[in-house]
Amino acid sequence: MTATRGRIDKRQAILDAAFTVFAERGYDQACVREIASAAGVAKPTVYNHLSDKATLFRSALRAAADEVGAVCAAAVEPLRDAADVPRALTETAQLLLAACSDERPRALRRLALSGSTAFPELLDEIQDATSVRLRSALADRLARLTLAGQLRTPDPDIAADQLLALLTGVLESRSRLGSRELPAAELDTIATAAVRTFLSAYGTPGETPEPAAGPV
Amino acid sequence: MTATRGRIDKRQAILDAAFTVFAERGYDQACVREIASAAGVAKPTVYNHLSDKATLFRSALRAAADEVGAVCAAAVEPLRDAADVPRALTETAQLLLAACSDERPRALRRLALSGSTAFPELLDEIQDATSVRLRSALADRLARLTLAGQLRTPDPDIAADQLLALLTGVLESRSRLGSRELPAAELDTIATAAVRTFLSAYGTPGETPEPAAGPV
Amino acid sequence: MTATRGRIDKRQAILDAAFTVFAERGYDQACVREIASAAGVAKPTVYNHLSDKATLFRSALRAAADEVGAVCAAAVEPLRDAADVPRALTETAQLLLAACSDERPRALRRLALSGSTAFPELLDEIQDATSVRLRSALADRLARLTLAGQLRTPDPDIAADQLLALLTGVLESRSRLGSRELPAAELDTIATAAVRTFLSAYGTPGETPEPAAGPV
Amino acid sequence: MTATRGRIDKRQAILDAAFTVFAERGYDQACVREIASAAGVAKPTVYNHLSDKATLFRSALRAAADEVGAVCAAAVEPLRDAADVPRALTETAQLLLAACSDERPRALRRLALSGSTAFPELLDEIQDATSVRLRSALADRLARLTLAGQLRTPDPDIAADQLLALLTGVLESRSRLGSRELPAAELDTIATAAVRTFLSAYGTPGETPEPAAGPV
DNA sequence: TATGAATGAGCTTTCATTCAT
DNA sequence: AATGAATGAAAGCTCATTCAT
Repeated sequence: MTATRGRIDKRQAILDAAFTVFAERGYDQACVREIASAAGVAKPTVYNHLSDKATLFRSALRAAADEVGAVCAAAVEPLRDAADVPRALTETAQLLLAACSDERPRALRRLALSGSTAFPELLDEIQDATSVRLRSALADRLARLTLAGQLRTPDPDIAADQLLALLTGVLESRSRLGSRELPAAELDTIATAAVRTFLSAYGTPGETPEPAAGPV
Repeated sequence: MTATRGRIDKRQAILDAAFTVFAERGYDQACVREIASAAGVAKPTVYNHLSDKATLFRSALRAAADEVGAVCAAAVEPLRDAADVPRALTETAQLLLAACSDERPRALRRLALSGSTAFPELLDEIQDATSVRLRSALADRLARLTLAGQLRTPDPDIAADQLLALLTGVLESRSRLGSRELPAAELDTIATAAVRTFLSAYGTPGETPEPAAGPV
Repeated sequence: MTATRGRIDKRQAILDAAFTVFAERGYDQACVREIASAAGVAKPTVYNHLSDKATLFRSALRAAADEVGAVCAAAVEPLRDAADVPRALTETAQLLLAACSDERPRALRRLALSGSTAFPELLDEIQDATSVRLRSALADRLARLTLAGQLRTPDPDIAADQLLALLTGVLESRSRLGSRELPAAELDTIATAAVRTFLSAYGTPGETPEPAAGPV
Repeated sequence: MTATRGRIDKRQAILDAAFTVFAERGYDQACVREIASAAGVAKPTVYNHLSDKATLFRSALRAAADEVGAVCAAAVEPLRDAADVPRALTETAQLLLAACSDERPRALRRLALSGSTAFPELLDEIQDATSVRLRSALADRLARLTLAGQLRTPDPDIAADQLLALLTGVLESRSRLGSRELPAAELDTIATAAVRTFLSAYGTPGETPEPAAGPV
């Protein structure tokens, strides 16, 4: 049992170290020696657990994608049985922006994208575990709220795409593809603006806000 | 002069070949020999014109960024002195989606992002030449139209960001980070939905559409 | 005793597997893991029984050499107290050619020869157990037959060498160093021709044949 | 021209060094670094000229085989238009034994044999360039001499095989597969005995010797 | 005794880069 | 200016061998 634990621990340590090093250096510049050293094991141990550099890459990214996906999926929970939809939307927006501002998901996107030619199937897997899963969960919530008369999203999939775009798309643009950190205030601005625009399009009449806070 | 032209032509051929090969293989996997061969010159000739592999990469991406930026900037021209704003917005949306669906800008994003750790300043340069330039041009148009009473964008920068996000963000999501081609009809759907949502938030009352085309 | 037998069996299984794998891959390309796997044991078990890869090699080849040597020595038995010398010689010739056409002795030669730089003493040991032993036994028989007036071999050692050369040397030549299988008919041709030539030189007058079967 | 010479010289130097190192260490134990160092070039230069370690091996052995084959073929020249056949045979025998006693052909055989599993086609190529070529040339001479009434070899191919076996086969046996050097006197003994046995079988009546020099 | 796990050493190969022409 | 040839450096991967159970 100790042995098994040791094996599991070591494998996990290798995957963690791999993700860190890959995130720092990129796939090609990352060398297995550095990953092994970061994991505190010898190089062949890495090959014992994960047969290839490519396999190492795929496994590390898959594991990271699962974690990121879980965080993102959790962000739409406030929309479940929400009484105050604008408030719940804002909360979800803030959770998502915070999640996407983290270094891990940004590195994940970067690595998946840059490795997309060498690992064509990996991008899809990661998208499934993160974006698709998130959009699907969000669309479910929007559909429920529409059924409940609290929103008007005739096509919840498009609405979900748009809400996510208003959040992550603007975040990407503002953060210059994630290369600069945004202050919390700016994140809030993005969230507020996204929710306002979203509700302009999909809110029920009573909840639709004016384009700007006050009269221009 | 002929000599100079020959030199210029050769340099341009090298840069073109470099972008192509980098786009196919990524920075590290691309080897100078293949670039030289694609450009029809010998390896040392590449080094004569562009001293480094890194310099070669930077130069090729800068050139591509200028081209992409020009195409994007042209896409907002329909908004200049537009009589029918919804129609002009739709046209701009379609131009932008078409431009972003092309292989070159996608490769440019991928390369800039994956090279962002090794070439930190490059990402910013490219963003300036493409996204920032585009957003700025768009914000200009939105401000003018707001002044003219044809739109209501109290903060044109945010409005521009959101319109772009509704287009490119959704495009990215639907195309799975650009890994699959979208049919023209889906591009039109995205454009239409983006314009509708944008006008819900920022259109003048007479132009604000219903959330969906028909009755809910 | 059961335990001892188990141990012996395991050791034998390892040696057998080792010879097979070495014969297939050569010394260097053969990896201990594959040998262990072919023997049905774990890698460290191999090291428990035979301390080194080199020891493993030597032991496997020695065991094979003993077997091959026994088979070869048995081939000269027809010459013991032979009444019809040509017939006995032919029988011996056929037995030897059959023995040398087998895969095991060929692999043994190949391995001993290729390992001769790394294991200089091994070649001699194997030669002693096979060729030298065979030549010696054959020379003994020839000497006895000469004493009995049935042959004329003033130097039985040379005569033995020549008979063996006429068999195995021609076999090697025809089989291209053992790389191609010879049909049984060709083996018989070789045996017949060898015996005829041998008897031309060393047969008693009554038994000396014409160079060819029929008239020249 | 100097450049071309330099290239040719370097390639030849690499091939020579390769054969030497392969002969010393065997294919697997030989490392490219040592070959490069023996050739006086850097490791990548070896790869520039001969793309693989395998290619390097094949090329080095082919070149050596051509040289060895030429030497062997020259050894049968004394049989061309020979007046004194026994003397010419003896001369050829001595030339062949000397040639086969050299280190190069022995290493060639060893390497070809040990590499026969990894390079199956190579053994045949080498046999063609050496043994087959030699046997063919020898059979030609024997056929001519038989036509001229100076020998009686109804099947010159078999006779050639047997003569070669009486020489190289016995040489191999005596030298323990080439692992020990034979003194010149022993080589002469082998040659004399081989010629005597050969002439017993294939000589014309006037030239057929007694089994041993004198009466027993 | 037998084994899963771990490691130190080493090899082939590739590549960016520089000379010499 | 352009190129064939050469090289220093580095990385992925494998293997024989040893611990700890």
